[in-house]
Amino acid sequence: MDGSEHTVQTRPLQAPVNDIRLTPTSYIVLGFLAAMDEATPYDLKQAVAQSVGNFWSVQHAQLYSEPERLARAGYLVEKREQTGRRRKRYTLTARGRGALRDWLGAPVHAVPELRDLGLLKLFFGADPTRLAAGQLEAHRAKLAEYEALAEQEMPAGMRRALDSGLGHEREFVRFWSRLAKRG
Amino acid sequence: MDGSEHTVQTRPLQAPVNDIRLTPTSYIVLGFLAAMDEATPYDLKQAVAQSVGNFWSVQHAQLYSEPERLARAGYLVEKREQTGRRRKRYTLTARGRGALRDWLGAPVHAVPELRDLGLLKLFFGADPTRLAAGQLEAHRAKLAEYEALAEQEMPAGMRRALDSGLGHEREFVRFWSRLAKRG
DNA sequence: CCTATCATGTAATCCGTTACATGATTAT
DNA sequence: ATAATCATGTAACGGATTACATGATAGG
Repeated sequence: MDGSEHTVQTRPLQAPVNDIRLTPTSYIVLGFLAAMDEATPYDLKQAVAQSVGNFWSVQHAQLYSEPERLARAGYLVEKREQTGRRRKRYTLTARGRGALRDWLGAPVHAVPELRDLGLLKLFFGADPTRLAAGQLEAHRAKLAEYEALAEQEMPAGMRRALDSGLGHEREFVRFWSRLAKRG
Repeated sequence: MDGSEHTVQTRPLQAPVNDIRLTPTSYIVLGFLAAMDEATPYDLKQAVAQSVGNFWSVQHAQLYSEPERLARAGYLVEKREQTGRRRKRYTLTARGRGALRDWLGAPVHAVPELRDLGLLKLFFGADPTRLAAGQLEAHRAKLAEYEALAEQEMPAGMRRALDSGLGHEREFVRFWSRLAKRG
């Protein structure tokens, strides 16, 4: 028995804006702002596209809405330019910096799902040889791109992520090569 | 050619329900229904969880809403049991079967994104050694799970997908092992 | 000049997740 | 019997994608 008859949680319709859920997208924004100190959504878009976007892309529209959301919740401050285009520029607050630090320090106990369309088709019985043709080409191209990227200098974290990407692309090439030959 | 000069597409607010976008989730439903002939959302949930869910999971709520959506659009027929629980049972229509066949036959030119939370943290400067500890454990467990699964018999498509999963988990273990030792 | 393309943003839609519920079964 | 778990579904919310727009800039 529950003394209170109201087991139903009646939350305020307008959840307090300072208590939002932080998603990977949130941390991508926080992470870049920590490195760039100040940025417009377009700056973020550029930064993401050239680096982390290789394994975790973000649509540009989200790089407009997400900073707004983070700013409303106190993780960023937004200042609007008064001249010309009146663009929005964002910077981290102490809260934002803290949230990023906490997240970076927390262990990850989950393993990611591959979510590979090619594998999904394989699973449902698609012809392996036919599939392998397209996939091999695509993965070889991606691998080449990574190998070129790897020539350049880059921050340690990005290098590590890139190394992992190289490993997985090589694995993909191995896998689809095998299928291409003997189904 | 369409004689209409109106380049501006004024679509009806209520998009025709027979013209929906098919997502990977849609094909997962179609794919299982092709194999199972007839199924309830719960059947689908079970089937997904034990197989494809290992690399492409689907929330159970979606296995209720997605078949409804597909049925409205003519890819499935829904019949409600008249007895007892009045569960909904779905079967493929010719349209559904055709859509699945087309999808399976179409090449995939995109490569998937890893979207690995561990990599994301690495990218943003998390401590590699600390991260590696948790990740190694998780990936070793997943690898063991796959190796056990691999002992069993299974359809050819699932076997191929599993092989790929094994390769990637081994790659993860290699990668994080290396980081665990010498950052 | 004209027109692509880049830059910058808003609005609408929708899929996917999370939360909420309740009816059957099984175990204790 | 009662609690726990499985089975079965609906509702609400929100993040992400897609579509829509317009202002600047550079190339021809």
